[in-house]
Amino acid sequence: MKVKNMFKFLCKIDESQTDGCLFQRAYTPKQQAIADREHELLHIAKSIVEQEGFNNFTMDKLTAASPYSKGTIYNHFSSKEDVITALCSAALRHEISFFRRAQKFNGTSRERVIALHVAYVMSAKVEPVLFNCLMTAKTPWVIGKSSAERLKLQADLEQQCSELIDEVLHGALATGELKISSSSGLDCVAFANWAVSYGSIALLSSTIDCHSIARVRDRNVFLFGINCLLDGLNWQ
Amino acid sequence: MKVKNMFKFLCKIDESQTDGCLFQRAYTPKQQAIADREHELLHIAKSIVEQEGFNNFTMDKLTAASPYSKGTIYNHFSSKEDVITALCSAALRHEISFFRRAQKFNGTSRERVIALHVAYVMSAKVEPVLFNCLMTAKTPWVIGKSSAERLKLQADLEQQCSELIDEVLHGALATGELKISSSSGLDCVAFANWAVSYGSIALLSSTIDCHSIARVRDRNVFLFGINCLLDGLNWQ
DNA sequence: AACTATTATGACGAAGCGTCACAAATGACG
DNA sequence: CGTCATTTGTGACGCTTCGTCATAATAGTT
Repeated sequence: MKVKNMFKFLCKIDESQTDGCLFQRAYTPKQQAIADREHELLHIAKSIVEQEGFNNFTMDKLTAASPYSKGTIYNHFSSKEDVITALCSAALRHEISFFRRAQKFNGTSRERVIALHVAYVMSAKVEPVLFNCLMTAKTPWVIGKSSAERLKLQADLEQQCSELIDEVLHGALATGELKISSSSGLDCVAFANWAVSYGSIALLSSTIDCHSIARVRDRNVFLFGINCLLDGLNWQ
Repeated sequence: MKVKNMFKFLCKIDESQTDGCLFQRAYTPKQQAIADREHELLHIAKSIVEQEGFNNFTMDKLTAASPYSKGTIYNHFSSKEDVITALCSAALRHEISFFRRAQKFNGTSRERVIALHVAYVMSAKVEPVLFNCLMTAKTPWVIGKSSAERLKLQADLEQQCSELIDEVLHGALATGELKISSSSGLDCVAFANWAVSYGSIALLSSTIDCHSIARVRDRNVFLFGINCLLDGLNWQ
């Protein structure tokens, strides 16, 4: 099955790219130390969230778990929410690295777009906490308390992401494997694809055990939805 | 256009059913007063969240805005999160009342399922705060701190919801307007539909202005995704 | 009226966020 | 080296919020 191939294909990323570079941002000569510390702090923050959940992440715990003091930490992050946004950027970098791989998948354009979806769901499975960050970081509350520069960075990463996806769609249009009615543009197609994947991941990863979700767990419901959508788009 | 009809059709609910009954739960003879007070408190809670955002909702503010004291409020809700879960139940009731209407829409089964989707997005638009509740209340943090009985109620409401949707799907199967391949059951179809709607609403209502979302705002991208999915399912 | 059972109150302890006056380190320069 | 200036680190502190509990008020019963 082709999905298995995609899986293997996408998994290589974990070998070639270490977790460490997820947080890096700048390479200033002597202030590299600052970037390193930020990286270190985010690593600790991530592990606290992993172990104790999002609610139980506190700046005091981050302080206690790190060799630095509160003031130093607040030199890096303007607030607790700013840490979340920083983790969010890490999540996006993680996601993008998967997307880059998927984009290079050999096969039809339809296979490539499915690879993108698989990459999306995989990045969410590999780093569930980071994906959760991406979901919660879009609330006005987190955005309002995050520093402007970090939000800018976040927007840039999101831009990269959507350009990456648009490229694949444009490729499909070029080869004629996908045809788009004039009324709904390529952006609608992109959005619909995003929505179905995002919705599936969000619903499946929700902790509540409502009947309609529980009954499709452990089934390949994710790919089913994608394929229906692509069929509906007449994607060859 | 048929969607306009659906809109009108679903809107009638706002006249026949007041906001007031959203929170009601029990009708014990003399302790009706308690139910009334809970209703009153939830109303205040909702308006605080509406005005000041989710982050700024505090029990102290709820106390100050209500004629009761902290202890009394904590007799109703085990924690701040329990209030959120209670709002969540109200949101589900709201949603269900829309679904009930949609289910009765006269037309083909495909129109009826689209009416369900429209009902979903409408309930989210009419009560954005309540819908937001539904999204945030599924985090382990909220669930962990909510009272068991309220979680039970929530599960019951979710059950109602999914039964309602299953009914429409069964109807479509009965008339032959929808055919389902044996491998993927009705539950997968239900989930895929849910995912695309949920994903669309969640992404569109996110406050961040990333490019790929901003470019489809004010367009009917919502129905586009639904229709693609239904086409892919070969729904007549 | 007297007594009990239920319900309401708000002061309080614990814990978290973010700040700021001060301490330490770094580095520039004689 | 020693001295001064600038940058960086520290953690105690003030403020807010959560949730509790001893006490006060109320309702109900005899």
